[in-house]
Amino acid sequence: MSPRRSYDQYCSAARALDLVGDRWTLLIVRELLGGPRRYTDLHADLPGVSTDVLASRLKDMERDGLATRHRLPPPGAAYVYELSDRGRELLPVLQALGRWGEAELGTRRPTDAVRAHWFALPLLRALEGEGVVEVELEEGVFHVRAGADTGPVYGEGPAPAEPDARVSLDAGLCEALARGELTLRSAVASGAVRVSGDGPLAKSLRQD
Amino acid sequence: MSPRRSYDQYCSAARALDLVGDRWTLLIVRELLGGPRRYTDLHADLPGVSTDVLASRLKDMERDGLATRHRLPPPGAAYVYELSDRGRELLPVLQALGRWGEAELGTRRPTDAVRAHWFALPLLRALEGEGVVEVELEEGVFHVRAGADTGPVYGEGPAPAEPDARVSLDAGLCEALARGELTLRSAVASGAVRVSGDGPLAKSLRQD
DNA sequence: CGGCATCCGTGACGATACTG
DNA sequence: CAGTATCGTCACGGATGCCG
Repeated sequence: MSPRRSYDQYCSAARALDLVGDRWTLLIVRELLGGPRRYTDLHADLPGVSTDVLASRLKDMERDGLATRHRLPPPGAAYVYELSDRGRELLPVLQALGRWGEAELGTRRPTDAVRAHWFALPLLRALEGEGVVEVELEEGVFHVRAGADTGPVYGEGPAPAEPDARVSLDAGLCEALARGELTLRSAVASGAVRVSGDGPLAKSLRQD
Repeated sequence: MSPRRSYDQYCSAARALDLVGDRWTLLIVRELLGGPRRYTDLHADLPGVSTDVLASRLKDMERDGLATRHRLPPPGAAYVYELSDRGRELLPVLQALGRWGEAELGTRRPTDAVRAHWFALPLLRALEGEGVVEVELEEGVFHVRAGADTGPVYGEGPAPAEPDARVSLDAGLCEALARGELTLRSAVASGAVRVSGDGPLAKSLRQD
């Protein structure tokens, strides 16, 4: 249990960094924005983090009110970590960082790990309006909840209920979207992204 | 010269953290958003940073294209560090962090350092519209450049030219604004903040 | 097997002293 | 003034072990 090293500055940005400035913390938040996750899954999707650092960060986040730990109901009883409301409010911070980092992304390096759900936040950024969009890649399916004001903002696998739109695209295009090289709208217009569904969100994606 | 430790993840947020995720880096950016600064001034306004870490971060930021180092013209020849355009684009990141951190600010702890210009970004956040506002505190005077798309977003001392508005407030109120407890508009309406000037920005501050 | 705790080597950090 | 040098400490990353 680290006694919380602080910058000791009366500045809200410094205070924020006191809580989420440690290595790995914001990437753990990125993972948990997709809903409750088990320790082992977090460890698998954060390649490079050591077991003790992950355990320590999760404890810090729990102590600081960013996350909670519950035991799952009996069939498959395990502990899951889940963001608190306060933790979910970090979404704008991750979005600002992600937007700025688009210019640094470049092409994928051989040493880079990738997970399909890492494209959820960029796609969420590219969406306008509200609603659930199911995203189909060759590497996997996930869904994003645009405009969600409670609960996870994305999730792995198909949408739990009928989504407002489904989009299907390939990995290369997904990477280009993540780099900010093109907009979702223009990718749909060019025919490289297929959209199905007939709700307002699907229609707004299809209109030029 | 650190060989740049990377998360090695194909994710724009992780890439951003590769560049600005190290301890102190974003706080150095906060300082440099106020315009060119000398090493010694940076060291003075970042209490707790050690000289070698500060020197190392500045070198990293220069290598990564976030800042530049120039020698000042003869009278007072010294080196100054200045943000590049790319570095200034980190403003939304600092604003998102600052907004989130408002809830963690609380009352000032005895161990907390304070600088008058640390209130520049919160005040900038509280402003709507564009223009230069001169801010007068007992602790000092600074000015903020709302809506600036080039150059520093704030500066110490009075505005270099006639500002669009001048506001005068006391430290306690400034802290409450930084905590997000009240809006600038409501503070003006209550009479606790005095506004002078007759441009559109000054008028918009005075209107209920 | 999932969920950590422990140990250890390396590197980052913080404080102080010192130099061009 | 603007750093560099030195040093002790702590955080990090990797591996392994334990325990339900």
